[in-house]
Amino acid sequence: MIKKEISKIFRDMADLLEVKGDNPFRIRAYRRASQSVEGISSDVSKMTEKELVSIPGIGKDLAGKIKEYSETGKIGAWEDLKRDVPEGIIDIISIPGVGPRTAKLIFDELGISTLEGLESALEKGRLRGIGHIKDKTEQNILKGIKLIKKGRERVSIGLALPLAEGIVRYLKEEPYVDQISVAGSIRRWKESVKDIDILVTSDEPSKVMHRFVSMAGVSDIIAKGSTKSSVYMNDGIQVDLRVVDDACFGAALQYFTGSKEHNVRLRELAVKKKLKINEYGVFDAKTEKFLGGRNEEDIYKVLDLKYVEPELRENTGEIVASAEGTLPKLIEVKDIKGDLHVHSDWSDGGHSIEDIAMAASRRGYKYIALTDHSKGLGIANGLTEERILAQIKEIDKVNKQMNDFTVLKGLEVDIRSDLTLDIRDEVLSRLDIVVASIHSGFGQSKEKITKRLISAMENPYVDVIAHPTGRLIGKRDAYEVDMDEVLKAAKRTGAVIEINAFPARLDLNDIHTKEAKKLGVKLAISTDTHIEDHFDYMKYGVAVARRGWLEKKDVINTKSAKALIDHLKKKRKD
DNA sequence: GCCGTTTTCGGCCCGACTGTTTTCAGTCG
Repeated sequence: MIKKEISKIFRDMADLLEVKGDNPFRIRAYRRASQSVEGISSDVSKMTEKELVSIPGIGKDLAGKIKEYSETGKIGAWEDLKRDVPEGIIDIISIPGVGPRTAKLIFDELGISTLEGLESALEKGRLRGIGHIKDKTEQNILKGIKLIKKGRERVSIGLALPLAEGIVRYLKEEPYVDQISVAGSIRRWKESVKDIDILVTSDEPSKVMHRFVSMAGVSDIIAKGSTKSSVYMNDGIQVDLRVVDDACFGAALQYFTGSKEHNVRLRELAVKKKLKINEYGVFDAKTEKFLGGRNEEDIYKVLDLKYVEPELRENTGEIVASAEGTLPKLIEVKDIKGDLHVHSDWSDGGHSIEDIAMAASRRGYKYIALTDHSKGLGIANGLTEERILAQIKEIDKVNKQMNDFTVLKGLEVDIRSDLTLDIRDEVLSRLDIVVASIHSGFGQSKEKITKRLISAMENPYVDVIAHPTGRLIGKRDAYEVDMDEVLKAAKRTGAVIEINAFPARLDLNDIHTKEAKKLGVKLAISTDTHIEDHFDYMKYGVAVARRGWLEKKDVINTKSAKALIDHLKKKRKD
């Protein structure tokens, strides 16, 4: 993943430049570029200079550095910089509470440039008295190092959201808590988050603060002020709480929802209009007159912008679209009429066909596609051709008992390492819907894996590609796959790409989803349900779709069962 | 280092909390 490497180099360069005391705006430019590069869906190494420069935050100079890395595997300026400032200092800056100034101080005075070196110096008391460092700072740095060693990884939204909702419920129990909302990257539904942000309005902020820092599960209080507090929870996740007045709830919610880049853009627009935006509202820059902020909409309105949904606030084109009135009408959970990736106890699911169908019907769905594994996945009790035919009969029986609900006959067929499917076409042709996916040979080359997916799509009976990159967030990286080529092939063949809503998968991800839409590829949002509760994961899949700018019409399981079947039949004919 | 219906040069978002230098720098989001 060359773009990840380049993105990291730019980020690291920003850190080292900061330690050097370089121009802060130059540093910001590197950070911005790092983010931009990471967000690109196509292969940076294949892009021309002209294409590179069209990326926001990439100018001539940085385009040159990207080219240099693509061609030589190195960036001269980065190598030079590392000679000036040791790379290990990046680890030191990553300690909470230690920034570039402190890191530089420690390096200049003691020559320390590694975490281990810093820890042993601290234990020997060598930092005491250097610059601003006294005993309290010393303790804080030690605490920070321990925290890093514990591994402050990003937490998946599937873990963070329930935790955040729990804290909201706990705070809400008190009458002095008026309005309350989760903010930050959770409200934007990012697939993984670094911390939890919560916003409260109250007439008695100090009481709120006290209740917050004394809740169960708090391991450490980072800061406790009159309007803002931060704590670490036992599992290492940080939670920030802000209390504001009712009159500025909207402004604060907008501000704390971010992203930072989105907000910076808004404030730049505000400056041009002789306005000032902060977490307390929109103000006239000169007279300081309050112009709005009770509702989030106020902020956008005053800038002549249409309201931007939180999931879109990443400074990836949403502000321009908002100004032009071309924002998408984002898909919602209630638009979903059925789930197209569901397992039963015929393979590795936990319920009978009838029970899982009833569960889906209770949730208001009109259909599910039963997509048990095929025989290639022996460990999951995958179905042989004979069992598939038997299952078809069983589904017919269940459908007769159901009211206003259809179980579609489906299969999650295995794409084998040799490009073939493990179930014969004659059997596939008997099914309503065939979902194909890779469960083996993850280590194959990018070319090979890409070919496997494309050849599966070229089979007339394959309708959907499930979890197309195979990643498990925090556990297993995506296999190497040329997603550009896969999406183009999807467009060409009419195959649908799945957004797997399982919180550990979220695969397709948001960036590729946006790319798929641009190419006109249709998507399905499915939960990969194995037990009934997994149906509740649909919201995470819809969130990915919303972050990918999808509308109802882009997603096939917003159709009625009949319209869906008609849509799928078209591919088989073509 | 990027960027331009005010600019190709001169800008580049804004505020809270901590520790400690009694007026503010450093860090964070």
